Amino acid sequence: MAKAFWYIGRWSLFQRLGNDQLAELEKKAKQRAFSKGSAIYVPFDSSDSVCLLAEGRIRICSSTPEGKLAILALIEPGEIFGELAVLNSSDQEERAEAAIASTVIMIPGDDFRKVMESSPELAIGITKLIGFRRARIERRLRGLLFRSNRERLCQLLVELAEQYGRQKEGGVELTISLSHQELASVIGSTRESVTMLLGELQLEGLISVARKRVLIRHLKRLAAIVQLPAPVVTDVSRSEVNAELFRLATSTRLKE
Amino acid sequence: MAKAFWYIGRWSLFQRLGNDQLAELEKKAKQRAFSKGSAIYVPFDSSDSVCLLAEGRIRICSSTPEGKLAILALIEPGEIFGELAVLNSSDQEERAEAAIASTVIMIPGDDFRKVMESSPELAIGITKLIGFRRARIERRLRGLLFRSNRERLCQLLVELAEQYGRQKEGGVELTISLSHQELASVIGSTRESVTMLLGELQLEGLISVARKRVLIRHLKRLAAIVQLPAPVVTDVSRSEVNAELFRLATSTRLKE
DNA sequence: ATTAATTTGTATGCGCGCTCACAGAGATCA
DNA sequence: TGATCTCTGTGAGCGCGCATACAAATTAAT
Repeated sequence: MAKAFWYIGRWSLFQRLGNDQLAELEKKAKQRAFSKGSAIYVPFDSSDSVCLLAEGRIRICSSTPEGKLAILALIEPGEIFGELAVLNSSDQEERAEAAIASTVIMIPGDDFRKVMESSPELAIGITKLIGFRRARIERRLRGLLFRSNRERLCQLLVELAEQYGRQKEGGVELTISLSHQELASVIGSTRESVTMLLGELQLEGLISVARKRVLIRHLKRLAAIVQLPAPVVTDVSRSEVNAELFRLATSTRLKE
Repeated sequence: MAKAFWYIGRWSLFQRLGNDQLAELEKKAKQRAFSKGSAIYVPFDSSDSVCLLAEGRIRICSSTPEGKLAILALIEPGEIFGELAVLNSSDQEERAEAAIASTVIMIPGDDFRKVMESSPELAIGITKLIGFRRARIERRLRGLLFRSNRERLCQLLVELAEQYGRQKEGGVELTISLSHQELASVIGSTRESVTMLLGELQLEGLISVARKRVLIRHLKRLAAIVQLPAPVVTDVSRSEVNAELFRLATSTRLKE
């Protein structure tokens, strides 16, 4: 209930704005295309723009000096990212890169702040967005502190199910395809360990794995391993709903 | 520069309010005393109050089913905590407990939100606070993902120096006393490992340890280990400044 | 269709860090 | 001052997960 509101609220932030304010934002906003692997922003970047993903997929990550990649978040179409830029406190410490070819709408921080000041709804919306993501990060932090690789992987699968899960006959299908390497980068493990663990979980009948595809057969049992409530999953994933709503909203607007 | 602003901003949030609004808040606020070890709030708690620590020390933590304690943050006098309560989205997932005997000023979320609506400064301040803490948590998450126990401990010491460090002749003294067990709970390790690592760091001349006391002899070298800039430390710690300013502010107000 | 690049599977050794167990040292309170 | 409790130091054993190495299976590119 409260959760669902959040997911929609993310992009509908902009919908609640008046037409004049929207026009103001759109005038300032710049749409840019990024090819696979290219960076949207990097650490110690002074370009303080709030970003909205129109198409593609973005990875928020930071790489260790030894060359390991830590994925902090994945952004799907219709989602906002780089929102900490509105607090001009930022040296952005992280890096955003296009996981696949993507187009991004970028709004300079100054302009965004200006509109925010005249629109309490937007201000509150941003606050909630930041707070929501903070709660999510805290959950991940807790999950990392004292958990084994296996538990971390289970927790990740449950979280992915919540966001990308689609109910099918055989179980919950993840509408996102991630390589073992990417999974490892999210939970701070290695590719080989993930391969092994996925194999084990499959043997135990908890999941089925195909190439870059995961089908969760017993979401409840998986969630129980990490003492989490099993998320509610419908026959269409949150991520898909969000993206579709976003496309509808923007296409009608762009026609005008 | 931007950092310093943040630290003050935390408590001075309330100072920027008009007298009538402050009076409104104070009428609704309730001051409560907590004995050592008692809980201010617990997971799945519906008591959505924003809390301000007047005296003592609070631990934000969550305990694993195996009984291990994970410390997510430490709160000092003059600091706000439980601020996610203002986004009534919350099931609070964490637990706040008094590390020592403490007194807390609690403001019901509804009242807080009401004042926030009529005070953009407060709203912006809270947003920045939440954002600032989110940035801090993200840094910790990065630090946990691919780092050894030793590196995690070094990172923690650097962070503690930033907040609790006081410049002395021999080095930077931490104005907070934490047991090895507590340090371990922050970095997700064990008491024994921390004991060993502190001993090693001492042998290497990086720090000096006494009972519950740490003196950092070479902050820059310590920071270099975890590729962090060495924080600026004066002869009085941020935490002390904050607490003192807070006491001044409240004492004058309470006299009226 | 062939080549190149990416993804996945598997096995071996080894080291970090956890568990368990115990002892001394320092606090705290009667 | 003695008793109890908390904090710190140290060692032995061991298992998880990493590093490394190699090969097969898919996909992408030309």
